[in-house]
Amino acid sequence: MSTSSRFAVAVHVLTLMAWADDEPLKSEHVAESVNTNPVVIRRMLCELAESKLVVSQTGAMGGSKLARQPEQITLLDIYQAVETRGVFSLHRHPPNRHCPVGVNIGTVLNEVLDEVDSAVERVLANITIKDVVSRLKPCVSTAVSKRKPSAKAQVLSVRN
Amino acid sequence: MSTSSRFAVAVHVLTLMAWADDEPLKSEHVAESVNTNPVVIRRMLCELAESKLVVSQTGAMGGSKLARQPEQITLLDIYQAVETRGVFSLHRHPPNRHCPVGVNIGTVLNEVLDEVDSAVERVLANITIKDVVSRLKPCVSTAVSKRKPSAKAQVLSVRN
DNA sequence: GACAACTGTAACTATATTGGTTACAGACGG
DNA sequence: CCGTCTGTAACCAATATAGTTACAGTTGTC
Repeated sequence: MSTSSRFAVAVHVLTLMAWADDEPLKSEHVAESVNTNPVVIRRMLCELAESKLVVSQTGAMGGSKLARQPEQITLLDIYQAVETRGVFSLHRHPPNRHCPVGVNIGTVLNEVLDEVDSAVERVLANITIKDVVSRLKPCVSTAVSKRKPSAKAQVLSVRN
Repeated sequence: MSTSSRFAVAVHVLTLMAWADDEPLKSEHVAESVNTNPVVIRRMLCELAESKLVVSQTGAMGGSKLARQPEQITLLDIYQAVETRGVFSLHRHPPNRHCPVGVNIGTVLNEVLDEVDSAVERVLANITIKDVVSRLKPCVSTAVSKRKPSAKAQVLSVRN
């Protein structure tokens, strides 16, 4: 298949922003959490901004934050923002039009692939960023329960 | 995402064999219908043979045919035979373990991706190669209704 | 047994997509 | 104005799939 990590990274990024609770995050800090280059993050933030999922501020003290409340952003929104193609692709080159199977297999396959895509979308539409944060917290609360710094301070003090 | 066409090609190949009705097909003829190189087909046939979906015969008058009846081969069987990874991947490099989000996002994402994979598999498990052939026939019957050569003859006389 | 027709498979190249990096123009706050 | 950010172009690296050539081995047929 050769899937990309774009969806996983995008969910990670938006989860960080939900965690930071309206405080704009710098691409450099996000990149440290994701463990990649700030430009990779900024590229993705541009796509997410085009889909109206985040808003960014240039200049000093700038950064990016969620454009809506975490409960109003579904994983389907994110999926559609960063993944261009469906789950599967058809043939690289069109099949032989002179073969009774080749000439029509594309039509049947497209129907099947649409069913698959719909199933994926139904799952993703039912999970919000708020849900992801909720499912994250049980793990985190035990991990950081000794001292109790604010969530925001945790995110902003990330270091490798 | 960067999906591959492996699944589409594999379905095409097995559909050809169901269409040919137990007559062994040569990789060269299959390649003509799929519009690719015979070696690409033979590579895929090896994978399908390992998964016990086809059987091949070397030597003169050899070829490949289905190992089971078309109604006993689901698209899930094919998917699992040719697609190694799931629909999505996690981060290329593991996230920052010192970030409260980074350290646990993988766990949550894996749960989500498992849900997605399950949904895909449920769809594919309910479609057989026989179903694909059935959905193909209405299109074909109109396309070749002038003369009525046998289905087998059609497949075996494919030319570009 | 010789031969022609096949598959199986190695080795290589081509192509495409994603991810990583450097560099820099432009926006913005103080 | 100056330091701190984003936006973006341009390039390279890494990976996966597809395509190609070549050839060893198997099998039916004469």
